[in-house]
Amino acid sequence: MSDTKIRVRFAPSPTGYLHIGGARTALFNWLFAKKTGGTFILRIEDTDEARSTDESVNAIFESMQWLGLDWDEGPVPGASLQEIKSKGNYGPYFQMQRIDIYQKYAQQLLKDGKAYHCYCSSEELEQARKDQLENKGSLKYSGKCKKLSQEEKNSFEAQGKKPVIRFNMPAEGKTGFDDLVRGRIDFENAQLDDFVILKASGIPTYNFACTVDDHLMEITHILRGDDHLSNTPRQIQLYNALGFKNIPLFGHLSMILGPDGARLSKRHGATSIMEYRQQGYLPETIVNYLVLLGWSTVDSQQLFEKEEMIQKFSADRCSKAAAVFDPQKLLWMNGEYVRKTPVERLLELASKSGFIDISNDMKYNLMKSAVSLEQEKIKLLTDIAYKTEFFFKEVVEYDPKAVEKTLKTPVARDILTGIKTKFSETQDFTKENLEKLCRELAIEKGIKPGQIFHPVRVAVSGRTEGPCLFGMLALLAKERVMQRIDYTLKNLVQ
RNA sequence: GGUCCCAUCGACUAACGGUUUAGGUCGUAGCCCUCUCAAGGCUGAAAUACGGGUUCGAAUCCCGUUGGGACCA
Repeated sequence: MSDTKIRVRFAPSPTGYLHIGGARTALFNWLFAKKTGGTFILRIEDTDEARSTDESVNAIFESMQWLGLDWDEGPVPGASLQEIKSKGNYGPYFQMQRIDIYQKYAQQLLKDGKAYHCYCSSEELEQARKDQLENKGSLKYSGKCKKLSQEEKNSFEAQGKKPVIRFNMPAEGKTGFDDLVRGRIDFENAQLDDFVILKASGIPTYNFACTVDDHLMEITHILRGDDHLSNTPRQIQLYNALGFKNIPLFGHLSMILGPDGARLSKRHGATSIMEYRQQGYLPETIVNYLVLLGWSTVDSQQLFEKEEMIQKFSADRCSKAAAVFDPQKLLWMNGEYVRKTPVERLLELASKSGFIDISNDMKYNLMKSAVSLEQEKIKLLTDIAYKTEFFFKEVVEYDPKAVEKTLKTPVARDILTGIKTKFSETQDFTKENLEKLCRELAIEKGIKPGQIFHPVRVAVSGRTEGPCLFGMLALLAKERVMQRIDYTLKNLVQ
């Protein structure tokens, strides 16, 4: 294997947004490619005509780009989808652009006696399934149409029936493979039925299109969710029947579940990647959290730089058990990333998502300073607007509870008057000097510094919680601070 | 119903037969730091699903049971 270049793919169906599970699969493939110097391919499996939408294709592009999961081969977004699909070199990555290829291979199987036409109606199949259920058998196709004579076929055709093409599964023996994460897995061929490879419409089914494409795209490793585990022997059988050599190595990743142990779904809250962006998560957080869902290092390292993640990743350290998605840990991790991300980038991301307005230099500079003061308290980018609001507003909104607690006291007037005097007498509005002045006043009044700090904080910000008081005063600057203290003395204290 | 997969604190996981009084992280409880809120530091509670084997020794290997999941749909 070492002399062959590694090629992996992520092959989503565009039947909805890119969700947590899909993103995790994409990430693991991406990591595997990066780590091995291989190629990461994006392929759009849009053969479910009824449910596939262009909107979903765009959502997949957008989500993967946001996460930084760049692909080496595949459709190139940017142009309109129409354009992407019609271009010869990009079209190959949409399965609906490749229908003739699948049909050709289906014909080959037909010719080799490895597939056959089936004229059974869905009603007949439904009935057969019911009977099997009653007889406690497995639900598999009877193989009835395998033995159809040419006259019978002609008669069906004469009735206007369109056949599907079924794969002729060997009845004997086993199909097995060495799973990259689970080890040896074997299936009895007798348990695998003659599944449909080409629908009456001429459109291939998932297993068939996937197998043909993986072969033609020279995929070497397939990392996918373990919901595909039972598809794998079918695909291996197809490889053999089609005469495809170099069957890829398969690795089946465990599922991601919601807190109640059921497969992660809409009712557990946000499942789409873009929702997390809207909620104010950083892409680095999502990537880091996702890699921990089903993979770990020997020392259970939690936080990874991207390069480090690539370097340490390995498929054989993927876990076999399903993982429950934990929003609390995700939130914690976002706080970690917010704290270590440069403020400039925080502002850029928040602004792009429309969480903040930094449309001119003045706003930008003030926001930058404000976010620096608040950075360690920010968990989500969506927190920024509220946390920095009072720096921007002309008129402060005073929290009634805060006013009640710290301003409606017998001493508040005296303290704020004292502070007003001290502040008005100085031109040195640095945080060091401001702190010195506050502490001086405390000594003069014979009270604890905290008794000064709290009313001043509420007077200038309207809140009891917030950043370091002196950094806040310095940033607000003398004029605003004096203004707000005046307002407070006039309207809020006893 | 059949087949396949899985099973360590509430959650993510480590320990790939002996270094284990089962480690780390989130969450949670308490304490410390502190102008508030955070952040940080320290300490605690908290798990090998169950039953049989194999072995001097089992979370780890085997079998069964139970439970969960996936696929057939």
